[in-house]
Amino acid sequence: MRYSIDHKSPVPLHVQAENLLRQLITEEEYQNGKNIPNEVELAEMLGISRTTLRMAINKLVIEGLLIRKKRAGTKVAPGAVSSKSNNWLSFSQEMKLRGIPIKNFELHVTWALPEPNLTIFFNIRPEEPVLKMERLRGKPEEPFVYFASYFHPRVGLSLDDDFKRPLYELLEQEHGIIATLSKEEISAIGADEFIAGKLQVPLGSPILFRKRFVYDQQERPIEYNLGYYKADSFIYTVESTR
Amino acid sequence: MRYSIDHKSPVPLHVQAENLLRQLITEEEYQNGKNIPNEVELAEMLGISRTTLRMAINKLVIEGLLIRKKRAGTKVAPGAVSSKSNNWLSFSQEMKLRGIPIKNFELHVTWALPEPNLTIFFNIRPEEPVLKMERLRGKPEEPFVYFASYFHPRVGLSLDDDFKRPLYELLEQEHGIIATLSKEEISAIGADEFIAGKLQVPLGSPILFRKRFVYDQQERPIEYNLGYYKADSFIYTVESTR
DNA sequence: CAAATTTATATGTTTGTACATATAAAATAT
DNA sequence: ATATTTTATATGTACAAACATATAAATTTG
Repeated sequence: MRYSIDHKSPVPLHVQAENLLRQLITEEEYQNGKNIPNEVELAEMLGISRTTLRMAINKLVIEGLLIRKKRAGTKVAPGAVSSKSNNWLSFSQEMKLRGIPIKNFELHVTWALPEPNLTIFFNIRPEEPVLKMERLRGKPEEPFVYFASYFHPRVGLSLDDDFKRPLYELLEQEHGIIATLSKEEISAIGADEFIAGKLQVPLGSPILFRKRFVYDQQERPIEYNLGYYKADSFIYTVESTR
Repeated sequence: MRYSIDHKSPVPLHVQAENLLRQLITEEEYQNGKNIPNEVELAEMLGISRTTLRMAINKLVIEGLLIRKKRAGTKVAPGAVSSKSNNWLSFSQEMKLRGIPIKNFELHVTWALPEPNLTIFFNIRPEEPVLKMERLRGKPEEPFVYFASYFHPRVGLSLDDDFKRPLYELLEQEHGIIATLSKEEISAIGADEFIAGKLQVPLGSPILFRKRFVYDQQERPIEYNLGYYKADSFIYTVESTR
């Protein structure tokens, strides 16, 4: 694998460095606890200053992917790959990582009129239709999650899009939309009739319910997502520092 | 209010600046959307370089407390105060913020022998007792959460401590332990007999279950916390950027 | 008056340089 | 052999100085 930085690219050097680091740390030796090259070396390898490199490393440290220790060097955090970045994996990627094969039970895409709270979040008129995507997914034997997603008209999604591709890849590569910020609300609820039917559980069974508000780089809303997870089928992990 | 930086203090200047900024942005005018002073000015006011100031601002931007815009300046994010720092409020502080008065139904502290998974997390011998704290809390009319906390012997907590004080304040001020990192796992479960009894709900009712692993600055484990929240009594919010 | 252009000003990026500090490892003293 | 001290090496902090870039506001042009 080649690591190189393009000084003529419009992408800031520290961002390029950040991306290279993300790749670098997926390599087996670093996953197994080997220190990554020290800052002075790395900076020289990449042809950037130590300060610029440090901006990149800092970001990964804050995300909890790297751990720095004076004199001991910098290494990949044990059990990385998970943590914060987890939030940003699409469902299928997430499951792949956990070694769970996924079956799609239902995939349904339509145009729908936004409910009141959605018109507020998206800041659109109630008559303006939005694309609604519903999905029922799970293990080969049984579905364990039902999703409903609504996309802002600005995103430019239509029924012609290939919704079998990973969602954030689709948004990024086909529509130039980069999901940057997500706010999520997680709670436990009892299954209502609709959800109980979808997930094939008794009425009132415990369900992990997740609302997800997704924004782009300009903090404009792009997706509103509701996820209903069968109890114990899903554990949400959060890591935070202060 | 005075803003000043002590160049002779062992606390890094960018950390001091960060703290001052946290104070600064609580002021009403900034909460109402007024720009904070521009970087060059601020740096001069504080007597530090722009680079150093920027380290401080960066952190708050990443936390989502500040929003920077070229030419437009830097201002407090609408609806700040919440976000990430939320995770770090103790339960009572959290509820106060939401305007909910809290009643303590039970508070029970004992020494207990650690279960197998706890000996692994704490890295202690099975015979070494740990302090266990149980709490049943909620609204004046009804309890809605049951906590069980276990503390590493290193923390130095004992039955003599005043557990009515906010927990992280107690750890910090009385035992010099600064909780820095927390890893949490959130899932939905059905109430078992014990929990159903505590929270006064039917067996199998939906419960939001949170495991919390808390570490100090050296990433040493200090607390293992289990929280059982009655459905709908609690919403967990997470904000993340990439 | 409205549209296009310029300009001023804020943040954004990058470098080079210097010294501080924690600590693993080596050297030394007990 | 063990305890102590030193040293080398990594990250940590901090500054000054440029130049890049986005954009609100002012200016010019049609």
